[in-house]
Amino acid sequence: MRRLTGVTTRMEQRRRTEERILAAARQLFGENGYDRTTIRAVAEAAGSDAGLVMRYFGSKDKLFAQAATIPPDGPITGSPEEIAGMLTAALTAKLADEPAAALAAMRAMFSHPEAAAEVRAAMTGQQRQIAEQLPGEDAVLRSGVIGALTLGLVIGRHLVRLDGLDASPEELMAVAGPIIEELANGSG
Amino acid sequence: MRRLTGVTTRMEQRRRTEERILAAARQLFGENGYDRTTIRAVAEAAGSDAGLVMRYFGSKDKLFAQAATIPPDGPITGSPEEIAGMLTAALTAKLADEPAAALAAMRAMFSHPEAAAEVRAAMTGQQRQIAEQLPGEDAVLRSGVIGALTLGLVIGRHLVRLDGLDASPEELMAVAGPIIEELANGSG
DNA sequence: CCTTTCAGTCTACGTGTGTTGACTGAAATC
DNA sequence: GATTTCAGTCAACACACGTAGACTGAAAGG
Repeated sequence: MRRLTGVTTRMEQRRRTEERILAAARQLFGENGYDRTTIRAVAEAAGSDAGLVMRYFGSKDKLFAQAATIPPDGPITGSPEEIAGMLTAALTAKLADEPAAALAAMRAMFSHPEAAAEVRAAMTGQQRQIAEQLPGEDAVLRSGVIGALTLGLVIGRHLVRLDGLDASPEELMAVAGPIIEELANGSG
Repeated sequence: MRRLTGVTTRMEQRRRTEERILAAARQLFGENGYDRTTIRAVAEAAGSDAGLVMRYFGSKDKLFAQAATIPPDGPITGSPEEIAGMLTAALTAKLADEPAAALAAMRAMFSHPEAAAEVRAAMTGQQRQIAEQLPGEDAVLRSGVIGALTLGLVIGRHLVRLDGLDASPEELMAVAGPIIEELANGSG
C-alpha cells in the first residue's frame, strides 16, 4: 500500500504502518490464536506485506510479544472493602471492553507458552499483592478464587460467549460484586 | 510396533491400538492444543504410525473429535439447595482430576472452533437446565456466573496453574461452595 | 542535481504438516 | 494348504508457513 499523499514524512509514515500492523495483529491473534494467525494474513489485513512485517518486527514471536503486551492494572491497595471496590471497578471495565492485546494474549496462552507466561505474570503479580493485604489464613486461596472468577467471567464473556454472560457489565457485577466483597472480607 | 504375542486376535489387537492412539491423542491435545499436536507425534507416543492413525480415524479432525468428547455430567435437578449440592460435588470431582478428554477440549477450544463448539455445548446445556430451576428474574445470569466460576476454577487450576488454586479440592470448595449456594438461592 | 537512505514489493527457499497409496507379512477363512 | 483380509510400515505428494534477500522508487540530505 503505497502512500499517495506527498505530505507525510518518512518517519510518521513508518510509525503509521507499524501501528496498522500491530492493530491487525492484535485483532487476528485475538480472533484466531497464535498458530492460526499467519504473518501473511496480518500483513494483508494491514494492507501491507509479509516481508515488511518481518523487517519491522523481526519475527512472528516478536510481533506477538509487542501486540499482546497486557497493560497492567493500577496497584490495588487499601482495606478489604477498598480492595473489593477497586477489583469490582477493574472487572467492570474488563467486562465492558477488554483491550484487544489482553484478549489476544488470553486466547493464545493455551497454545503458546510465551503468551501463557505473559498472562500468568500479569495475574499472579496482582494476586500476590492482594493476598498480602487480605485478612485470614486462607487469603492466598481466596485471592486465587477471585482470580479464577475474574478469569472465568472475562473468558466466558469475550472468548467463549457463555450463556447468560452477555448481560450488561453492570448487571453482571450486581451478581459478581458481592461475591468479590465476601471473598475479600473472608466471610465466616 | 508389531505384536509379538501370537495369542491376541486381530480384533482385540486393533481395539488396543486404537485405545493407545486415543490415549496419546488426549494427552498431547491436552498438553499442546490442537495445532501443535501432530499426527506423527500422536502416532509415535502411541508406538504406532501416522498412516495407521489416518486409516483408523480418517483425519486429524475426526481423531480430535473422538479424543476430546466431553463426558456429560449427570442431570442436575431439585431444589436450589440440592442443585447447589450437586454442582459442588461435580466441581469437586473436576478439581480433583478433570478427565483428559475434557482438558484437551478446553485447551483446544481457544484455537479450534469445533472444540469451542464441543465445550460450549457441554456447558450451555447444563446452564440452561439449571437456570430453569432456579428462582428469581436473574436466574439465567446467576447460572451464567456459576458457569464462569466453574470455568475459571478448572482452567485456573489445570491449565493456567494460577496462584492459590493448587490447594486440595476440599479446601477450594470450602471457599467456592458457599458462593455457589448463594448464587443458586439468589441471595437478596 | 547527485547520492544515500529506506518504505514497500516480489520471489524463492527450507521445513513441517496432513494425507495418500503402495507394500509386507501374519491372522482369518475356506 | 491356498486364498483372502487386514494390522502395520514406508515413502512420497501437495501445500502453507516463517523467513531471507534482491529489487524499485521516492524521500532525505548535501
